[in-house]
Amino acid sequence: MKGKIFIIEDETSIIQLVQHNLEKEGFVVSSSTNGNDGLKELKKFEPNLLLLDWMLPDLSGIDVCKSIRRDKNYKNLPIIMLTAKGEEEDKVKGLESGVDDYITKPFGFNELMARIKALLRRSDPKTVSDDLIFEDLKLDRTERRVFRDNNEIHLGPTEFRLLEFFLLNPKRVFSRDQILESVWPNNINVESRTIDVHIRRLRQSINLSGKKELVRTVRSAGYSLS
Amino acid sequence: MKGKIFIIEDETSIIQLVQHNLEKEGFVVSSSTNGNDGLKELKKFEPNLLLLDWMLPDLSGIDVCKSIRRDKNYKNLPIIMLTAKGEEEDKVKGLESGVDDYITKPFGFNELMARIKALLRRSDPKTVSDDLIFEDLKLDRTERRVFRDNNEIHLGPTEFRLLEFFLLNPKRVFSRDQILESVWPNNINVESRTIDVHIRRLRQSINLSGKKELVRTVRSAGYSLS
DNA sequence: TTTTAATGTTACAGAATTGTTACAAACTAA
DNA sequence: TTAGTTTGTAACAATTCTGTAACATTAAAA
Repeated sequence: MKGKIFIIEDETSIIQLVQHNLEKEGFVVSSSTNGNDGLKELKKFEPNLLLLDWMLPDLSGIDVCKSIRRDKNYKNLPIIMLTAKGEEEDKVKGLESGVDDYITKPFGFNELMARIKALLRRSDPKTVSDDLIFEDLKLDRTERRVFRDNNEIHLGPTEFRLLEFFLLNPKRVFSRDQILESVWPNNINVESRTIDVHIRRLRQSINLSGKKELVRTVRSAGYSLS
Repeated sequence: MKGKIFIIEDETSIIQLVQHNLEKEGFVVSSSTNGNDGLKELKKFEPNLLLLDWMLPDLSGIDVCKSIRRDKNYKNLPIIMLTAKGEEEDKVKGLESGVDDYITKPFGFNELMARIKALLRRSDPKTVSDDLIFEDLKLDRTERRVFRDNNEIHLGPTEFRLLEFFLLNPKRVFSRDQILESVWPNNINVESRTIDVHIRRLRQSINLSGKKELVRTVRSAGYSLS
């Protein structure tokens, strides 16, 4: 899953939660906490989808929405409005101003994800893909397959999760602790050296002969994909 | 069941519900939320059938319908009009403008499906086929028969539903929980290992000697058709 | 250079997952 | 009813995966 998502929402706790989870899914995320800044930054960011709060400090979500629709470059930008309970009666106003979908706070992340996918699939099917790609390496999450240079590669469950993790944040260096927390199931205790062994296994699997090394060791810091 | 269906309807919640279910049935679906856009996109999409809301933000459903009938390429496009309660008295107008059938909101999906099938069968019988096909495997839902390479295969009820489920989402990997939820009747409790046994039975039935394995095991994730 | 710390590599036992079989209970059709 | 199917589960077999220890190699520090 790729694509860019912009958030205009004044509660920073919600932004953080949503942003973190969306990034884990592979989206690029940016945000503003008020309407006027949001309108400006949104045009720089060029998102594939907008999450828009109903109540903002300066403008209302509806004002923002109308303003966006006036710009012909954003006539078709999918917009999901975030509403609190009790604001639901005004849905009609929202639909008239050009909102594509609603979600009522508090919402679960899975519900939000489903609506985002549905909208993106409609507006721009290419962005809805669970494929993670880095150079000639491809990981297909729905089919659970991995390819290097179009040759399928078999990975064990842990190697698969490990590679998935690196692909979600390519080039970034992660410490062994970070890798443990993100790749291993919660509340499990394994030696830090165990990671080294899995890295070795992953390297061995994805390194077709003649192809360059993709997993980089950063001495005394950790590993990264590069 | 195959074929393309276009929806013109301003309530996105209805679109999503209908679209999702139609896609599960094998249709390709596209939609617009207003009449003018709908008329344009419809001609690009070339649907086999149109679901048309009675009340739209810009044009009325009747206007849209008349406009479509004026185009000689769409003289015979089957159109089902979606009406809310209370709009029923005007059915005559609709019939005169060229609508083929009506359904009153709120409607159940089964009712809608039945009317769609009936209309398609009338206008273009080829599109009404309940066959699910994957490579040399064919499942005929109306006759409840399964063929591998044109040889009929006998499956028990559970194996049949299991295969049907995989055929609706070929290649995608499903966890045992997802399979349980989708294939077994609601509120039933069976061991997760039971699935493994049914997978084994299904494999045994559809694997003609010399033919390649179609059910893939993805360790620690589930199974898929591939 | 020597020393020290970090990482690479290998092998292996036990853990976890899946495949296979058999069987009793539930269900169906005649 | 009875004979034949189908279903869920348990038990065991086969396979794959995982974590660790032990030793080898490499890079940095002294």
